[in-house]
Amino acid sequence: MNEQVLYQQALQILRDHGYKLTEARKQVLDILMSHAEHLTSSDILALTVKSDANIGRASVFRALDLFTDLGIIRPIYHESQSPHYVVFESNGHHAHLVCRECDKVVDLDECHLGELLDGFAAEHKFSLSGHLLELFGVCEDCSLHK
Amino acid sequence: MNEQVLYQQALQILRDHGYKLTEARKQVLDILMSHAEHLTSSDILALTVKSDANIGRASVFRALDLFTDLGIIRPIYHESQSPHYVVFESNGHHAHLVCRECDKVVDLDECHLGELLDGFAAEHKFSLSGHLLELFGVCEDCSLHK
DNA sequence: TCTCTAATTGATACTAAGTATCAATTAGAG
DNA sequence: CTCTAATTGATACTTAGTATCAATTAGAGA
Repeated sequence: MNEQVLYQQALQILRDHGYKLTEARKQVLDILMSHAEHLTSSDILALTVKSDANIGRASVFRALDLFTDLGIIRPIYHESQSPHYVVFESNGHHAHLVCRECDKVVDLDECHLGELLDGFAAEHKFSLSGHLLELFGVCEDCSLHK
Repeated sequence: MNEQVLYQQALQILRDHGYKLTEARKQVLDILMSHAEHLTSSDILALTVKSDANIGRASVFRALDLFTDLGIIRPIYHESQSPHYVVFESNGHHAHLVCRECDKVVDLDECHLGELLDGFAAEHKFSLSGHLLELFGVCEDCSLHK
């Protein structure tokens, strides 16, 4: 999914919920969406320091919290205790593979689980808006080295 | 899955990896597996204080880190920034529904995704050992109140 | 059963992520 | 352009998480 489209969609979600499109929020969003790897709060903070408009540390945390609440991103555990943030696709989905050995993460473009998961949610009378799927295993590189 | 079976399996995983079955580790495991809700580190710490053998705070964190490394549990971020720990089923799987409105979590007994996920992993040459599936949406109660 | 030792612990000190506060700033509606 | 509720950044504070180290202990082996 094109990151610019995702960025615009996220801005729209903010507008739709009555939030202002502040420089801080736009910058944090931009950073989140222009990096393939899943960043931590401190990663993001370090990257804001390098930009024109210096964003306060508290604002980074506030933006991340807001985007999490709105379902734009999701904090996940990965290697360290500080959460890494994954960006949901436009359909609210995100899926990736995590190697238990080397901690490599491979995002999946498409997991084709939509209809199946709708069914599960319906059984419990949930109206589904998204999902996060983490697959754990051993990657090829690590399998070869054992 | 019977919690006693899971507990014994977890102990076996520890033995298999050469770890000692200390009181601290056993107690943290027991607490994790005897609670339906997903506990945070501070929840667990509070519960250890109530038991006969008082476990040090550092030991709780160490046990949680070890169990996470070994794939017995998985930290998830939910409501607060402090992770909640979910216990994997014996097949390495865990699935639950999260309501975006009230934050209620409903664990799913079985998601029937085994073979499908094996296929995804194989495409990327991962040998799959488990998965975590989070479904986000709005629960029945919250739907009715809107 | 006992010995022994590497593993592990608990308490303490420390770090840093995360949060609260508040005067200053600003996005954007009108 | 005005205005104001929203938001900010800086600062202070909290607390989860981590490092350190002497003391303790799980369990292998005799």
